[in-house]
Amino acid sequence: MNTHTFRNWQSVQTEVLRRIHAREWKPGDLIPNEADLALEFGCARTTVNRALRAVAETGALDRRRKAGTRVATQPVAKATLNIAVIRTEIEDRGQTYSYRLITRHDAVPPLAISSAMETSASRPLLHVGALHSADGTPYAFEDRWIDPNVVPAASREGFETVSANEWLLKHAPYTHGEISFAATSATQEDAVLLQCPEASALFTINRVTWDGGAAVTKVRLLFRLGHSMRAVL
Amino acid sequence: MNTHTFRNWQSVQTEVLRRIHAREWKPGDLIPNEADLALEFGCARTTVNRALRAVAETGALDRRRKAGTRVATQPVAKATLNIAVIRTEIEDRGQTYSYRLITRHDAVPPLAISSAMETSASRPLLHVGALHSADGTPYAFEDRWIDPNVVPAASREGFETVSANEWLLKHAPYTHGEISFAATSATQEDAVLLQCPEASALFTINRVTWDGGAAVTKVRLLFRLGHSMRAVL
DNA sequence: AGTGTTTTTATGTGCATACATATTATTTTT
DNA sequence: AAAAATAATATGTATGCACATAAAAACACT
Repeated sequence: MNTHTFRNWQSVQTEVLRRIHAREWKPGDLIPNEADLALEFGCARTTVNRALRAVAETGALDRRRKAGTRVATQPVAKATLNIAVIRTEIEDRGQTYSYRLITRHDAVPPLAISSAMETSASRPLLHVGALHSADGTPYAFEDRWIDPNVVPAASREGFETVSANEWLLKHAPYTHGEISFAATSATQEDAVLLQCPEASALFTINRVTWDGGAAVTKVRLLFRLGHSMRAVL
Repeated sequence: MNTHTFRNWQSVQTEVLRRIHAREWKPGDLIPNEADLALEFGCARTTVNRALRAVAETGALDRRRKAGTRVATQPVAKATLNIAVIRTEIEDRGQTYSYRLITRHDAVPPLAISSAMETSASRPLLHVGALHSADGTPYAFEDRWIDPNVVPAASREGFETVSANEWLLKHAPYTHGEISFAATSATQEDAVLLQCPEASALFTINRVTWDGGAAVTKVRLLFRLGHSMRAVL
């Protein structure tokens, strides 16, 4: 019998994870309710609740009102990716960051862009292309469309010294967004910019950010050959 | 003056996000302390704490004891990826899942594998190769190494009908792991298996999972051309 | 049997209070 | 002036209690 009491929610969490891990509570099992666990652990129900909520957030437990708490059968691994500004991403690795604006002009976007941003197909948007380098080597190419109606200040910004990647974070707040990761083949143009062989496999991020109902910007980031994103589980 | 009171932590969270978004609290600003906010919002400090903790988890606020809470200067976007079992990933999209074991044998792994798994360079591990398909079309190739010392049951499992991807989740718990995403070029072998042109850009996941101090398994997943992972911000 | 209503129950949350803890600011001591 | 001890303060968390809410289970009624 366990005479030890669990005073804080972290220790309760540890014990819960241990039981799941040790298969004392098997996948699919209904675990005791909060009140019972509180009694067993010698702490308040609030404390058990805090611990179970934390474990549920990691995906190891499924909780539903009245139905109770059960061990997840398909423990979906959740990886949290931190997507930083490219400059800090490079600088944090101790490399020297440099930036070069390639193109900046107003243009009617391709249909794929205007439909993703839900803008009129005929209205021009601000198009910015720029290269981010680490220690002088091309690191990522940024291909971005900005809606000047949503971010009027962007029309007055040249993006010659500060990247849109960074400028927007400071000047254009967003409420939500979507991001997707894929592998794409380098076009001839991409290859020249990133100084890599044509048809190289490039890690690609596509992101659209929204401010309420209007799209702020859509960006496609092409990373140099060999780039990878890491996360812990 | 705001006469409205905020009864629950979600509404407090919404208001806090609104203020950050509306630049009433600018990046870097120190925001009022919990007690003052509780007074202003007409709720308990506990409620404000819950809301601020939630916002801090998204990265929009930085909190430190005694130092107070301030608006993050570099709001690092955090995207949470749900990495499910491949079978459910396919079935959730309404497609038919099929699985085919390609190879399964014990072998001394390449140095890259044994060093990543921190196993002896000369000790054989279980090597499994398998193909996951959606509606009969190749979807992902799984190239996996399993340490039989850590998962003895794996040696007795044929992986002919159930993938290691799925079997391990059920039979081999892990405490933590690392995952990385990259783009790789399809080798001739990859191209044959995934029925794609050679040198295609393939989305790749590398994952190592640990049970305490010992590596359970290391897997490389090659996804078919065009595959992408999505997340919301 | 089928349908709608009520009860029951486990989780979800709010609150007042108390104390813990990290960190800064201040004071005292060397 | 530098170092060490001390106080002050904002967040972090534990607790008992109350009530809210979702959903299952039981029940009533047709």
